[in-house]
Amino acid sequence: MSAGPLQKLVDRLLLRSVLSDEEQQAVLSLPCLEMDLSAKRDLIAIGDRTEASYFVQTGLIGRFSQGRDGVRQIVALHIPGEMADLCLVALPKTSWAFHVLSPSTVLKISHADLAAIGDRYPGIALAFWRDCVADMAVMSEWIFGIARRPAEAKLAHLLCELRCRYKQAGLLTTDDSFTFPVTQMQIAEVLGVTSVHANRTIRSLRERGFAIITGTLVRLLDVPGLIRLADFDASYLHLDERKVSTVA
Amino acid sequence: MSAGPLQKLVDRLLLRSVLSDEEQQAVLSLPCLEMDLSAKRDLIAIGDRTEASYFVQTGLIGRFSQGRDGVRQIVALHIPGEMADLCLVALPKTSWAFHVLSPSTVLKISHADLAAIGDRYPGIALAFWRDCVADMAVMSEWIFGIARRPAEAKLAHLLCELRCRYKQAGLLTTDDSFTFPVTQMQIAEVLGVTSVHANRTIRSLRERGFAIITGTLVRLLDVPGLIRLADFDASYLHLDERKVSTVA
DNA sequence: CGGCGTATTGATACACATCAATGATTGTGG
DNA sequence: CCACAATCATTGATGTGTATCAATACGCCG
Repeated sequence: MSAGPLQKLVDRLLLRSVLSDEEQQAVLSLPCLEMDLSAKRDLIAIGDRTEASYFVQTGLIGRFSQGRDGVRQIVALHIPGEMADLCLVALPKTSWAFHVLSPSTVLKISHADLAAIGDRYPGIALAFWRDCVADMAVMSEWIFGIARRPAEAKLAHLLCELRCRYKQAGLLTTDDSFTFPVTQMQIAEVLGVTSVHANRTIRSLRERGFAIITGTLVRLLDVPGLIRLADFDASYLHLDERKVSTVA
Repeated sequence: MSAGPLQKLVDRLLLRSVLSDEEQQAVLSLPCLEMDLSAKRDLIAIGDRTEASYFVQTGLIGRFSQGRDGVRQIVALHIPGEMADLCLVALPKTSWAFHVLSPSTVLKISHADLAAIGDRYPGIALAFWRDCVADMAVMSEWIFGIARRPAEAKLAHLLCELRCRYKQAGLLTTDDSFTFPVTQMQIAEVLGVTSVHANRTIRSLRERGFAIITGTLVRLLDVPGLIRLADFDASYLHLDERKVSTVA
C-alpha cells in the first residue's frame, strides 16, 4: 500500500509507542483535510472551543500565551512531523493560541474522530497522551531555561533543541543547517527577551562562530560549542526512547 | 458506602470529566498505599524510570528542573487534592524531579494499575489525559509569567493562582488565607528570581498591603488589587469548566 | 547553649529593557 | 518596472530590574 499523508503521523506515534497493525490502520484511515495556511494567521485563538487538531506537514506553528496588553510569548513550537495541538482533544477549550509562523500545510483532523479512535483503541489513546506528556517535558525545560539561563545560553539551547527535532523529522542537512523561517521578533518571543536583545544575541553567536541565523535558515557552525554553552542534554526530548509497550 | 481515601481522586477527575458509576467504582477500588513523606526528600529523581504515581492528601509537592550546576527551578506545584505526576503513567522516564516541599501524606498508586484501568475504561483514560492537559495549561501560563512579568506581578499571580486552587481544594479560609509551607528560597525557585529578590518582593507586597506571606501561611489582604497587579485571569486553570463528556 | 538554616538589609555590578534612529528587505499597486 | 509602504534588522545611548556579594539577625532544634 502506498503511504498516505497520515503515514507520518503514524511514524510520529511509533517513535514513542508500540501500535498493532490494526491500530496503525485505524490511524491511517482517519478522515483528514489537507490545508494550506498563510503566515501571520491565528489557527486557533485564545479561548476558542476547538473541534479539530492539526498535523504539521510543512512550515511552522507556534503556541502563544498573551497578556492583556498584547505582549506575547511563544510557549511551544511545532515543526513538520508533529501534531500541533493534539492535547486539545482532551480539553478543547484553550487558554492559548496557535499561530502560523510561516506558510504551512497541515492535515486537519476532527476531535470527534480522534476521540473516537482513542475510545476504541486504548493503545492509541495512550500514544496520544504520551505525545502530550513529551510536549510537557519540553515546556518544563523551557520554563527552566527562560528563568535561569542568560540570553546567549537560551538561544544556544533553542538551537540545540531544534537541531534534534529537525534531525528526527529528517529535515537536517549533513552540515547542520535547517530551514527555520522566523523573524528575530519571533525568536525573541520564544526566548523571552526583546527583539533588540535577540538581535544582539544572534549577532554575538555569529561573531563567536557558533551559528549563523538568517530569516529563513539556521546554520550551526560549532555544535559541541553550542551544547557546552547551553548545557544541553537531549534526554528531555524523549526522541531516542526505547519504545514503551502500550500497557505497562 | 463510606468515602475511601480515593474518593478525593474521583472528585478531582469529576471536576473536569464525566465518569459513569462503574468507572468511579473502578477508580475507588484501585490498590493504593498511604505514605507519610518527610520534607526535603526527592520523591522522584531526574531520569528515574518510575513505576508509581502519587495523589497528594496533605502537604506540598514540587516538580523541579535542574541545571548541571545545581540551580533549580520549580516547574509545577501540587497541592492536596491533586495528582502530582499522573503524566508519568504515559511516559515513565522523567526529565524532571519531584521533591517534597513540606511534610506530606500521599497515596501511592502503581502505574501498572493506572494504565490497566485506563486500558479497560476509555473514559478514565481520557480523564487522566485531560488532567495532564490542564497541567500543561498552567505550565504555559508560568512560561508567560516568568518571561514577561516583573517580580511583583509574578508573585501576585502565583498568589492568585494558589488562591483559586486552594479554594477548589476546600482549603481556603473565608478571610482568604491558606497554609503554604514553603521557604522564601522555594518561592524564589518558583518565580525564577534569587532568594534575596524574593524576600524584597514579599516585603513590598506586605508593605503595600496586598498580602502577608510567612513561612507557613499566606494571608491575602487585597485580592482585587492582587488580581489587577498580576493581570490575573483564572480561565487557564480550567477549574469551573462545564464538564465535557468523555467522548466528543 | 550552640549551631545551622532562614530571613533581612545594604552596596555594588550587570544583563537586559527602553527609547530612538537609520538601513535593509520585502511586498504591492500603479 | 519603479515608487512607495511596511516590515524587519541593526546599532547607539541611557535607564532599570534583578543578580551578586556580604554582613547581620532571627528562629528553631538538638
